[in-house]
Amino acid sequence: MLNQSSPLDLTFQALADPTRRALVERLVRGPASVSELAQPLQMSLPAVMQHLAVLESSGLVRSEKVGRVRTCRIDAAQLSLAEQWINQRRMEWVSRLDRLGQYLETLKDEDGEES
Amino acid sequence: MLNQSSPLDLTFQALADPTRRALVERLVRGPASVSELAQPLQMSLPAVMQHLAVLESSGLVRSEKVGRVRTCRIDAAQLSLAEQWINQRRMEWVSRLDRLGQYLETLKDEDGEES
DNA sequence: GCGTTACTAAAGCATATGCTTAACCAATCA
DNA sequence: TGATTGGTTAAGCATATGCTTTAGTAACGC
Repeated sequence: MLNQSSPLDLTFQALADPTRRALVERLVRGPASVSELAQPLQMSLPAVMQHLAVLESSGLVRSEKVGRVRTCRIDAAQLSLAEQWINQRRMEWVSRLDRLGQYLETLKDEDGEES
Repeated sequence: MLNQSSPLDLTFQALADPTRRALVERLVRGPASVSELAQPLQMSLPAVMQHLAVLESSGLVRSEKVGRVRTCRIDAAQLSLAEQWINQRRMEWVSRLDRLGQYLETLKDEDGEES
């Protein structure tokens, strides 16, 4: 719990909250200001800002302020990072099942030869 | 924070911890007992069990006890669920960029006609 | 300038999380 | 049967998280 979190920690943590996923779902359809993002959500503006801070520190969202409005947009590269980690695990799992299946086939063949 | 978390909440939350991702990385290579899983980790057995409980409540891991040994294995379907959520968002983002690109093309064409 | 808009900063609070240690139980094994 | 192995339960503790309210500040719009 010593705050030395990896990018992957921060990204999955960011995605673990429904409000933050809703923010991401909104932002993939295009950039938006803080108050635009807050408008459909049932919570105070500071709460939304704190969620945005989490998203930003994970790298999923970037933002810049022009005048008094801060415009937020997603960074798809970070989304891919999380997706890739999961995909690689699933691939390993599938390839293990394949090897297991092949092994079982050889057992069956040997069995056939024996009978 | 009222504990009414969706499967997606629980899955991303489970993946947000490096110890739990290490457990998943181990389990995609095949089933293992609790103490096998704990052995390479630098923490007490109860701590590992608590991580396994989080993984299990998210659906990423299932386990069954035979005699006195509990065998854990991953459930790849739950991995896919998380992957799909991210993938869908990335797809939306890409398709928006495509539409934006096409729009900019039409602007360029109109500009060409005007000159 | 003066009010409004858009955001920010700070504090406080309830609950959640990630560990620990100590004690315990139930299946093996000698 | 008595010791060991493999796992479990419970309690306690420090820190993190997800809000809130209150009180700002800075940029418009008139």
